[in-house]
Amino acid sequence: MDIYAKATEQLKAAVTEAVKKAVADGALPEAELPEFIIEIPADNSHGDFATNAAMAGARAFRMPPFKIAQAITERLSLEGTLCERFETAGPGFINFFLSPDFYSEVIGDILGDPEGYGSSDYGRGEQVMVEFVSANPTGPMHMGNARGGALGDCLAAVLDKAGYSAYREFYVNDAGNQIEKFGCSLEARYLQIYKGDEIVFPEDGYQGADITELAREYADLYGDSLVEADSETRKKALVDYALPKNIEKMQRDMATYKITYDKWFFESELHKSGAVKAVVDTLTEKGLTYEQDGAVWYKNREVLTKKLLAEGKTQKYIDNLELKDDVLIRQNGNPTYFAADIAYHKNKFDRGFTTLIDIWGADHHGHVMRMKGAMDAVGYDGDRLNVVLMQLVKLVKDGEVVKMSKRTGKAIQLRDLLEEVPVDSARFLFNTREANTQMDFDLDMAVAQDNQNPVYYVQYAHARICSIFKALAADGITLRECTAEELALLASPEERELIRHLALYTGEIVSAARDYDPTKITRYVTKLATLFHKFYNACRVKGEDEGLMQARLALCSCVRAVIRNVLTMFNINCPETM
RNA sequence: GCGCCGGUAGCUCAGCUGGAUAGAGUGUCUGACUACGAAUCAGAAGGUCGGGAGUUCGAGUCUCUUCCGGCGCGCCA
Repeated sequence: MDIYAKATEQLKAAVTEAVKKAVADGALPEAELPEFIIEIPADNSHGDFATNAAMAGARAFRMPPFKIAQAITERLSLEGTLCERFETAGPGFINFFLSPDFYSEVIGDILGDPEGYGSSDYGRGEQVMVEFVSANPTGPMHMGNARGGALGDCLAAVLDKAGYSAYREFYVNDAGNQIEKFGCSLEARYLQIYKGDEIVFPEDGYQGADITELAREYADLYGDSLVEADSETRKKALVDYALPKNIEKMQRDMATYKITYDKWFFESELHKSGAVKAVVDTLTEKGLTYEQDGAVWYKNREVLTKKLLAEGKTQKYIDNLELKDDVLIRQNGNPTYFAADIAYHKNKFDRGFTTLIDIWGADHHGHVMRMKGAMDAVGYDGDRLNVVLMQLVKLVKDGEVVKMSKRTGKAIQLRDLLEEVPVDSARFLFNTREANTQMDFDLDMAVAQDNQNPVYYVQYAHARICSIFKALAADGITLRECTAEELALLASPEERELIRHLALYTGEIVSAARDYDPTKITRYVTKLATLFHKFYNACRVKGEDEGLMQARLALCSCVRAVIRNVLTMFNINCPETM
């Protein structure tokens, strides 16, 4: 257990004990013990921990909070805790102050296992699949994919550190309607090369310049052989050429972005193996499909109504949603994306993953409930599917929003972004805003290799520490093991605050894993760098008395270890000089 | 129309299961290198937490209502 959790539990137990004693002594009336919390006050003059026990108990004990606080504190013992004293304050808070043991223990923990620090068994080894990016292979990836990539990859890393077993997967939609459209678009561009404007480009086709380029490439390689072929043959030949090209491009881009997937899963496999058809049959066997207008429909309305009622939603709420059923097999015999997606998510569960995390663009949110319901319908627990919705990224350059549009071809693509912005910078910055808030990605800042850019601020702190070690090594000084007494010399406010923040790391990882929010960790490490820089300006290492110097060196070593720990986890460089 | 996500300092955003005087960064202004890296730090200024009502010891946080922005309600994915 991490030290903060330990300290909190100790205090909770001590307070509970004191309340019980007070009741036994008659200082407090007989009543059910109130729920109370131990928290870290925003203002550290209010102590390192505080409890609201006295105020929370005001109602139950029918006494003023400060009287209750008095009854508690008169019987409170900090024996065996990491705190050394307490006081009552404000409307009835009881504030606690950490003992030096806490501080030396934190340093010992980190130096004892710098790389393992922050890890826990919170996730109990659970197999979690994180599916992210999964961009359509019909065109280049865009800014949204860049954000999804950074979020998904770093979330998976956080999950691993929190004791889960995370698996990264990219779902390649290499089948279905959009591939059909892809083919029609390529066909039109190809024919336009030979026949010019007499060929009308399909209205719903992909208008990007990349399509024209792919058609041109094919023409350059194989000439006009397809002009006289029948349309199906022509489209197939063009798609067979272009699709692998696009997929390779995506794989290259993801590699450049330092994302390594455990698996690239192809939708076409689900069709080939019969899994899509099988899942439709399963739903039919359960009486959840019907035929209408020559298509096979899924009773989404029925399934979701049941699910929502079970969740306590009112019939009126559900009626307002105007739930609709969905087509699984079109009139033309082709399965829909939805049918394939049910098969895909079922397949994930079939493979043994017990929690599924999907990172989707917020424009897919209408799909979330349906998918969860469908998982219930095929026999899994839909609530084991968690969708992280990601809001739009607006690219800002020179203070102006750069509009992105996949179709006009004027969009900033992932590849363009990575040519301009260092990978470290992109991976970090996309993790500075929570997924469900719209984000302005400031290109000028991302490109800046200076203090505008938080990733350099953090890296600078690391490099600075390395410098200290080098400067001391030049004088023949290296870090040795410190005694508890020496570590107790780290008593300035800057040192103490820095150490307390170091101690929060494990809990922060757990919190990020629990909330599927890796952005907590970039904020954590930025704060760590801030506290280090403050310490650096307030305290010297070199030239101090040997004991204090060693203690401060140990602290520096801890900070360096944790920064390195975070950056390594997020696959971001951690340079010793800059 | 219905639903989902947002609305907190000039700008970009934090604020954990309700807690003490609402915080960072950036921008503006003023300071700090003869010292381990000034890519840093210290200080100042900057707020009707979109508006209104309610719940209670206590609301940025919970409930209701309303306004603004983004998105979704396809035999698209």
